[in-house]
Amino acid sequence: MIDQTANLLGAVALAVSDRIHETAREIVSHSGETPAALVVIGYGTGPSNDQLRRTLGLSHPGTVRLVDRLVKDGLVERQKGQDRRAVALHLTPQGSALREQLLSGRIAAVRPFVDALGDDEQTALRDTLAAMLMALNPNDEERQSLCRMCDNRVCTNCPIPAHFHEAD
Amino acid sequence: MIDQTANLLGAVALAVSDRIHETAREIVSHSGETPAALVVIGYGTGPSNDQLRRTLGLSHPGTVRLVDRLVKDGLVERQKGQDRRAVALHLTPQGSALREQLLSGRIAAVRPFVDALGDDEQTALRDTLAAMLMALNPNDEERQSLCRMCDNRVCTNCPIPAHFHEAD
DNA sequence: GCATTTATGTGCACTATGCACATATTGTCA
DNA sequence: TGACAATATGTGCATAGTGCACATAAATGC
Repeated sequence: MIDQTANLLGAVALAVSDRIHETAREIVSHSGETPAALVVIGYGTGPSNDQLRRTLGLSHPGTVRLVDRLVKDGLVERQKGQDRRAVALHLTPQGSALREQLLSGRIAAVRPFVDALGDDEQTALRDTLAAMLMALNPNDEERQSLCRMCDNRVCTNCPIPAHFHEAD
Repeated sequence: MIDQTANLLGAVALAVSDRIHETAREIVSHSGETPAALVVIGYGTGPSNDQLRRTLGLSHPGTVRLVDRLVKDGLVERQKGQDRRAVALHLTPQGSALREQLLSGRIAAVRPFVDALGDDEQTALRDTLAAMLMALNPNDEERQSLCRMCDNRVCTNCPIPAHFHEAD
């Protein structure tokens, strides 16, 4: 029974991912982790190359080249970080605008799946999804990777425990 | 409320997809649509290059090269189709063995998500996932694309309406 | 102060893929 | 029946995204 449910979850995850990627592809002219990079940088914390690398799960050179592309497209600026070696990545206004489109497009791509359900079923699904995410019990790095495409305009009360609040 | 649920569904889909890809990557030494190709060819219908192309959503040359790789690795054989131009793709024993590993790995990658839930919640989730898939109401081509990673050893009663049965 | 660690950037290569084109087989229709 | 369109595959070339090995600059720790 678990495996049957797991198979269906895999199928739905594939379908949802496909649609999110298609949508992202129509908005930014790059594929791979580039859309996620725009979302992550757009959180506004001015991440370094290395932080971005960890969140996206790429190699260091891959991340540098990814940022090169975004800078070349006028979407990202390399600003000075706290260190004189570190870089702080920030979106340009155009990058910000594109990020908005990305997030809207992503939600629009997923919405039909949820829309097919009745109200009660939607509520139950939301709670179930939250339970699954909580069960992952990610550390900060895993959490940021998990949320690397999340819409912070929508996700006002993320169910995933935020370890980094404990550090405050 | 819909959007909040959609966001969570997007996050879970990303997490599940990530884990499936990681697992597949450890089993076959190729990425992209290669694992899906093994699963699809392994259904045993002897698909042509063109049918495979449609299911995987690749270009024609991309599919030819993908099959080249699989043939070179000894996982797939190009046999004669009904036409003298068409090719019928079949797995070799090694390809079949690898496909089994792929499917097992995929289920194992997804299982923890389902395992985190109680029995009733699992049942409800299964029905909800089935409802979402049914609502997609795909045609045959879309359906095969949707199920291109599905485990036919587990998915005994696929909820998606099979249009091609009507043609029988 | 000098070795180690951290952070970034570069040269080179490779994988997966697409476009334009070529070829072979099949179907169609006058 | 013969020409022309449609179908199916394969190839040359190019590109995007990424990783490995290496180089460099800045900070950190005895």
